[in-house]
Amino acid sequence: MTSPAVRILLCDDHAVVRAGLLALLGSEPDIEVVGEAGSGEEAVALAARLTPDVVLMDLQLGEGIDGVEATRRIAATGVHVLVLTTYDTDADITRAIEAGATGYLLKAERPEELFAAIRSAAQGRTTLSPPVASRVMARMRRPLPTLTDRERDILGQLSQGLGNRDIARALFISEATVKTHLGRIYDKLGVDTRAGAVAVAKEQRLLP
Amino acid sequence: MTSPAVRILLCDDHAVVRAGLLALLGSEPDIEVVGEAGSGEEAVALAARLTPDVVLMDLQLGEGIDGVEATRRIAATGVHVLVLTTYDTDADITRAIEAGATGYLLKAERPEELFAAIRSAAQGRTTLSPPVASRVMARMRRPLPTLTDRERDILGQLSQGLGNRDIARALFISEATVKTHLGRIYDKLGVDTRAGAVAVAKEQRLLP
DNA sequence: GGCCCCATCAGCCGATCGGTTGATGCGGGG
DNA sequence: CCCCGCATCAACCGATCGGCTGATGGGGCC
Repeated sequence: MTSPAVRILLCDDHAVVRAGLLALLGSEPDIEVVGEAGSGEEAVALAARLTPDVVLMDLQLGEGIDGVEATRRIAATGVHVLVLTTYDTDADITRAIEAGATGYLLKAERPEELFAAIRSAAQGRTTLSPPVASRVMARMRRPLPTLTDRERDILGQLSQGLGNRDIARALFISEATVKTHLGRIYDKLGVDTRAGAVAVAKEQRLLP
Repeated sequence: MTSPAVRILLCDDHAVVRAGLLALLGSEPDIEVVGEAGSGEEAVALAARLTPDVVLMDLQLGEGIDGVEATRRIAATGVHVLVLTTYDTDADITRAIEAGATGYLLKAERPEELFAAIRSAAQGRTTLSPPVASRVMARMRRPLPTLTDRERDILGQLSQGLGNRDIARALFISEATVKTHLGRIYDKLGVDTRAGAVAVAKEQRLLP
């Protein structure tokens, strides 16, 4: 006997991308798209109602909750979420994985890889795009500095262009504390100026 | 008699997006996709060979020349280029228009808008997505500060986290000159610190 | 209870930055 | 030819930053 088709729910805010996935997946007999969502909220609701085998989730969703939050909620219900997104920064990958994603694919991936990843995800097996896998391995080998929550707060204020005094006031701490945090942030990001820190923060998408 | 179908060339580095456009445009009898390109170089070559009525061009193309450069080369041959991209920052819009784009659409746009824009572009008429049109109008009303080439150089170095002395050395000018440029950059970007300048630069995609 | 991470704060000092004023030279447009 | 935008440079000064050493206290974890 043949196993039933893998049931898929799409979530992407771009109609063009949804149409593309629909078209590509339509050519695969063992994959069936059972629903489409254009927002995170919609995806969470549809996932609960349709209980698909796999949700294909974009991380950037425009309005409303983002892909990470949607992934968290859907994964919590036991449904497999396969992230399909454009960026492969450490921060995005880390957030998606800790939110419970089953796999992480890049949109630049060849369609065949996508099909394979979907079949894997349906069985709970993990698939990572090669560049993503590389980053994960690198991270394991040399545990890249992870910013603490407080450090992210500081970095956020810094990215507004604020001086130490203003950051201190905004976060209700002393200037000395701000300087201490900044020093550690520089260390972790491998820079030695505030401008450099902001550059890395934006580049690596460390801030929302 | 009915006019012949509008002949389209797609250019996007993501197979998923190309498939999506192919699927969406396939439902329109008066629109025919005559070619697909996954890189800027490919698009330029195919445009020359196929002479389509409209090229649908993404601005972010990964490897090789970017969408702006591809647009410039294709538009120079008299072929209409309709930019279809994700971002609507002033810098991207400006660059695309000055490269000769006939229109500027966002991927988040509804498919019907896309069809209409393609038909317009085929006749050389301009179509802009509403958010894009708004920005263009706003820019006309209050001519947003445009950075000079040199100021962009300085900003680029600043975004590497360099100090004034290093910037001066890198660009073979004096520290005093760097400071002068920085002052003007702050004014134009509406900030008063280097960190703020870098933040705006990254946010607005002012740098490559 | 000890250990470690995190967050908090202090004081010091040299280096850097940001603002200001003013000046020169070059090129294009009217 | 004159004006203006652009790039270049100088000198000055107060404010800020970055690096340093060192200290305190709260939570987990074993």
